[in-house]
Amino acid sequence: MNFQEKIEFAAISGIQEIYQIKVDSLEFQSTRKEFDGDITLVIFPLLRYIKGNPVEIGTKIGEYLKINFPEIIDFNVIKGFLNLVANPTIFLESFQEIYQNEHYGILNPTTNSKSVMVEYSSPNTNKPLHLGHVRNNLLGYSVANIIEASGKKVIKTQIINDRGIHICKSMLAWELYGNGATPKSTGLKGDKLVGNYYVAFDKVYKKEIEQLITEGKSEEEAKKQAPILLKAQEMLLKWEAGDEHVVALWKKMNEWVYEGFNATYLALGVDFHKNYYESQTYLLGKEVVNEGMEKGVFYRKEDGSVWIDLTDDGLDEKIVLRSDGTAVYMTQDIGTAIQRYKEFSLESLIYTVGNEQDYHFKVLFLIMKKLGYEWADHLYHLSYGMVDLPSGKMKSREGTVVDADELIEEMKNSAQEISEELGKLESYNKIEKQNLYRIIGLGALKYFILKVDPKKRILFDPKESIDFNGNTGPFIQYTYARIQSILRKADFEFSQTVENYNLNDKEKSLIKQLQLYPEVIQNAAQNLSPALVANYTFDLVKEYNSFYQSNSILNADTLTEKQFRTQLSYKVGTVIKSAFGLLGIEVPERM
RNA sequence: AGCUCCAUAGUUCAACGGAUAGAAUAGAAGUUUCCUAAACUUUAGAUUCAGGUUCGAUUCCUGGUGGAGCUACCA
Repeated sequence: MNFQEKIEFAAISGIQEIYQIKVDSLEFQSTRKEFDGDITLVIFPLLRYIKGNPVEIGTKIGEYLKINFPEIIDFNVIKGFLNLVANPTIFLESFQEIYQNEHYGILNPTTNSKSVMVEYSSPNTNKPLHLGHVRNNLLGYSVANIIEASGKKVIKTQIINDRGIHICKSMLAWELYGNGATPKSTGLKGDKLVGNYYVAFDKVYKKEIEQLITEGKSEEEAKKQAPILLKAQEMLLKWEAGDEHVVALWKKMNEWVYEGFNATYLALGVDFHKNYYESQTYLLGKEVVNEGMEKGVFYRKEDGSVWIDLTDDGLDEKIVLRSDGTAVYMTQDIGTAIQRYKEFSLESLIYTVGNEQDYHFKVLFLIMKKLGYEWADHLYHLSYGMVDLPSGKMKSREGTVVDADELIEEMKNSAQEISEELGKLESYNKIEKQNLYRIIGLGALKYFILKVDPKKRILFDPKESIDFNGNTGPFIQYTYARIQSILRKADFEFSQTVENYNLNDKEKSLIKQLQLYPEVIQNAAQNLSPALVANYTFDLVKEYNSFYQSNSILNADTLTEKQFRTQLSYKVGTVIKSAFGLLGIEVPERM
């Protein structure tokens, strides 16, 4: 039991003894800094069980606890808030427990437990990854880490959208205008090369539309009749028919893209246990639709297309099979979900996909439920906000995107500039320096994105560079580096248990902050929110820096002080490292 | 048009229905013979509007305003 649980337990016992009532939940909060005390009991909710004046009740409880429970040495009541002052010894005990736990805050999965599958990234293979994908990847990867740390088995996966009209557009433009260009011949990253032809396609397409409009067609007609689009559609049909030439081209260009993606994933530090490919899953789900029709979940319209009517659930009608019998996005997602539950023993399945698809997933989950899959209740859409530019939405076709690779490079360069200006790295060789710039640059980028609640949209202004001071990744990394510096210099044994130590306020606050870590992880796992971990770490570091500023550690007066403060620093360091690990951010030994 | 989401200091972010709404940055003023000043300390500055529920509302409900997204036989 940590100190908080001890106090809460005492308070609950006390109230039951005084009033002879059973209270299952009380409202506690940590006492605000401006008041005396460690834990605060809010009296108001108790008024439901106990009639009377909140202040009188609070005082009565406080007096009883002070007399009967050694954990509580004092109290005060302000309005309806009972502030309890804890016995200092339980802080020290609490810290000893934390200090000795090597994997503090991290739980191991119970054997034979089911897995949580986290899907993220899931790119189209016709263009490079941009900042929006970066947010997706960082979120998915971090949420997977956090869920794992909360004591679950995790399977990371992505479904690669490797087929469809989009890739045909790139393929067609490459055939028409590529002159046989390859990543090797151009020196371009494969995904960049393929992306260029996607843009090239769009340029021609737009021109053709304009031309058709001047010839008197409506915009809608023009969009459907542009020759280059018709060719792309023809190519898709050939692909579906297994045309040798088209399939070979498709394979070749996809390979280029995969190489490019893998380089970006490596740079970002994300990975997957299993990849699914849409080309292998797009036919899934059709049989399920037929079964569903027998059950009366779906119905067929006159033209042969199959629909589900969700108007009773406040939604629309949704198509699940085209009139020509082919599958749509929804059909495929139905099939893939079933396949995943067949393949793995899953406790839940989390889709990391932008909030523009909120509706799609609402419908998907509802369909699964209507089809009678009992696991439909354990499907979650980790819906995150768009990353917008000041000019609006990022659009690959129009070139208004922040490219992932370029952004990562820029971040490293900024880190280098700042580091060189500060000039603290004489002892590092070139390779060590480059690695450090990478750690810091990526740390700044990842923290910038992950500290924001996933649900909220992020406004990214390319003209304003991402900060390295204040509430940032490098700020936290810097604190870690300072702690490591202290540990390197500590020339005494500090690992033995310190007893009879008189904690000062800063030390006490730090212990309180450390103590929160396990519940922060559980909370973040529950809410699928790395932001909670990021904000916690920032608070911890702020607390530590304040402590560091006003307390000598290695130059403290007594050996006991030195030992305790070094232990405290060490543990803060390990928690920083652990928490940042959950965010996928590395920490440097010096900076 | 309908549906969904969002609105907090100049800016970027916090706040299980709880105390005087916290940080960071930009602004003002300080701290380095002492463990790394990418740090610390002090200071000024905000809940879109109108109602309602509640002992108590940034948080829940209704309405208005402003912004984003979705409403494809695309994925």
